[in-house]
Amino acid sequence: MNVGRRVDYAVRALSYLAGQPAGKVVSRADIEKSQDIPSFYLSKIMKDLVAGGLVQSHIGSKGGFTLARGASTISIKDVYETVERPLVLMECLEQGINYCSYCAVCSQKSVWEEAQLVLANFLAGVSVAEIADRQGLKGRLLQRAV
Amino acid sequence: MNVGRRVDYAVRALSYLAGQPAGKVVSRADIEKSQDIPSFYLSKIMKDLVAGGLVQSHIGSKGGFTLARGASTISIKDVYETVERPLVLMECLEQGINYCSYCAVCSQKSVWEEAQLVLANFLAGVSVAEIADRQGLKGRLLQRAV
DNA sequence: ACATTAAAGACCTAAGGAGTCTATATTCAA
DNA sequence: TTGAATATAGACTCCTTAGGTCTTTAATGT
Repeated sequence: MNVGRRVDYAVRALSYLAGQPAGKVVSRADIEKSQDIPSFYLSKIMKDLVAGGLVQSHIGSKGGFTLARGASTISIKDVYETVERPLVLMECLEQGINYCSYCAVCSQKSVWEEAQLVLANFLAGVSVAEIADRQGLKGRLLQRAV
Repeated sequence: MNVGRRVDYAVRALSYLAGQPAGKVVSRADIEKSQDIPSFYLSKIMKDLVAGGLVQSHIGSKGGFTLARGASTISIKDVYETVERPLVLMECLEQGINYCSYCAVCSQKSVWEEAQLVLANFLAGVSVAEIADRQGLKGRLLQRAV
């Protein structure tokens, strides 16, 4: 029942991109340094973000990444579902009878269904733009140290 | 980000107990059969529920379990936290700087904090009594088959 | 032509979920 | 008093996943 580092890293990366001047292409190495994300791991996450249509990639020298959509149109729910999987609180809600044969007569199923809805609605209402950040975590940390 | 079978089984067991006549002691074997829960696994879950003060155990012949509190005072959040662990959406919310050194300057932390609150509040508002069930899953399934 | 970049995917390790089994201690009831 | 029925406790296995690392390949700007 908890959100792992993949999502954390993805949000960091996206919010960093969102904080850049329009059209600025940012390399993976840049993101990785400013947000302190394990480099090869970030590489896999960016791949997912590209595949999910949240980020646009630019191969080759001077290549890197830009947001594929406006930061205010990318919700945290989008991010979660892009790098992880559909937001599902209990497997039976997704797999139905394949997960639990008592699905049809289960009296707690609706509870999780509603809880899931409540959570999903909340996360759908928060956008990357609201977390956007020009400096990155490391930058903020340095500035604070001054 | 999903709730596992431990919680499912615990809710089933508790709601079955809640559906019994007052004072009725129910054996593990009984719960296990009516709710179709792997027996040895249920044994571990009941231990947690007893340790957590949700259930009272009665050792010895004709022993078994009863609810330790009124079913309407046991929330799904209680159940979750009893058999699993504190309801925490992201580790940093619990472990702080031990989990992520950028905790102090993190711009997404508050998002997860609020999301967690929303979810916890919802689950705290649903009680076992509302799911209570005299027949158990298997019973309902049989009745439906008629 | 070359340095720089993303893309793709193999690989590893540790931890946790789910489930099973075997003691041991307690208690009712015949 | 004995024995069957019960919970308690904890070891054990198996499998999946999270998190992280590395290597190779393909594309592209200078």
